[in-house]
Amino acid sequence: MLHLYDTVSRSVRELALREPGKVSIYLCGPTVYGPAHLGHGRATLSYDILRRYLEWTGLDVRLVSNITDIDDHIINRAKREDRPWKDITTKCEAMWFEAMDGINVARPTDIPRATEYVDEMVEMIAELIAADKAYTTDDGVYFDVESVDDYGLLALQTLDDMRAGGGDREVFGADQKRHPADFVLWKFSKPDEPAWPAPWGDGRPGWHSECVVMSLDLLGEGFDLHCGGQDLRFPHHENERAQAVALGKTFANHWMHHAFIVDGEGEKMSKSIGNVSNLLDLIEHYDQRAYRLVLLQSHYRSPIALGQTTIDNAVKSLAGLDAFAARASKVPSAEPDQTVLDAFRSAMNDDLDTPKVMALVFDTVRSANSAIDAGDDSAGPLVAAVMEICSALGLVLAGGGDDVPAEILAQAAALDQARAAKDYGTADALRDELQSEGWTVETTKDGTSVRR
RNA sequence: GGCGACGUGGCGGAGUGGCUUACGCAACGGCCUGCAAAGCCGUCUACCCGAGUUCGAUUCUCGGCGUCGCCUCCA
Repeated sequence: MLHLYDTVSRSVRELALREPGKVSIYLCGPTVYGPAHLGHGRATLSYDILRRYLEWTGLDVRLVSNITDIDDHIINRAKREDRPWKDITTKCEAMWFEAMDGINVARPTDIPRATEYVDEMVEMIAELIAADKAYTTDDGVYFDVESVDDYGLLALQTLDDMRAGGGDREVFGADQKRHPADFVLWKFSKPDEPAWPAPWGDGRPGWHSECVVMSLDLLGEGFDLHCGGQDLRFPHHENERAQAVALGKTFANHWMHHAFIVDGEGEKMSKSIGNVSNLLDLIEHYDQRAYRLVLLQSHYRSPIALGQTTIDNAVKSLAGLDAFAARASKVPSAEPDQTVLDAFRSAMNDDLDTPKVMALVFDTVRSANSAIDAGDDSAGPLVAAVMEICSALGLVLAGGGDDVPAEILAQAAALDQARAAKDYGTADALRDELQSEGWTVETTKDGTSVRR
């Protein structure tokens, strides 16, 4: 079974399942007010890899990931551009999923939107007020963090330490808050802002309330895993949990946080190809699998530098894997090598050790290539194991093959005829022609193969 | 100032108290090839600095230097 680092216990521990055979996961999704950036890519790819792996092991995965479609960022942009906020959210959401499709991230099983849950949030806030865990000020309703004993669990810091360490930071709305860390559950709206009715005044829900309400509604108490970026650990996740705890509910059983993308020092990807912090740009300019491969070759808890050379290297590496897939497609199919699959499983179960998995994949590719060269029967199971692992990780290898147009195949055949006739001038000319049209040409003793 | 994490070869990035010093990309040599490509074999560079613990540290401890994240709405 999968062992994962748990932020709260600060250790790698088994991901205990509430229900055998089923995994319930909540992932904080995007606020749709702009294009998806590289950081979003890391988040979604990391959990896509997790999700696919869990499914590969035979588990039934329920992955809930929300869309925050009401938020200050959205309102501000709507004001700035003088257009309806819904126009922004619908367009950005469409772009978001376009980007997700582009990097082969499977859709979550549930995609709740904040605006669909306002009634439930109002109900929850009412309960918090009734329980004296929340209070009203001039500008909204606030949560009383001191009403939760273990507040700071995810911050890995006590409330006192946080306050002591706060330095000279400015505290928003400090004058009416009971504690600087108290956070807003409901914001009263200004006249021209979107508003929903509530007993304590029309307004909109605070960011931290939506994820608790949606996760508990869709997954129920004590769901298995809550994930997100390390920046969400505090205050967002802390505050989600605090609300659940204040209402006497059991929240997530396990917390997973991934590390960030850092700028490759002096790499200046932006100078070379424009704003590559935009995920759609990356997909447009490069093989979309490259980002997934980069992430697979490092650990999800390590910050990684994503620069021009990093992506270039991954693209080249992918070319090698594709070449292998092309060779492999001619190998008679076989059952995957169990030793390799066992090694895959054990690496993944050890806190998603994907770097080890990729080392295993490349090692297996080499063994398989050697076996193919030698005409050895052991090639089949090795090839099958590589394909199985890559597919389990969402890494699609281009085996080439059936989509080559007839005239291209005819050229390849002509090339072979020229070679057979030792007319190398013609052969080379034909090869150059094919290559200039973007085909990868491999001339072997068994004949010429062509692929994209 | 508080908390957390990190500094590995040309680059990315794993890992380990001593063992054949992952893996990918790049470079170099060889095999294969008509020549290439692909593939295979081999080679070259490393563990931020100082002290300590130890028979022995890149790996543990302490200090220093440097980098990053969080400390009220950013994956």
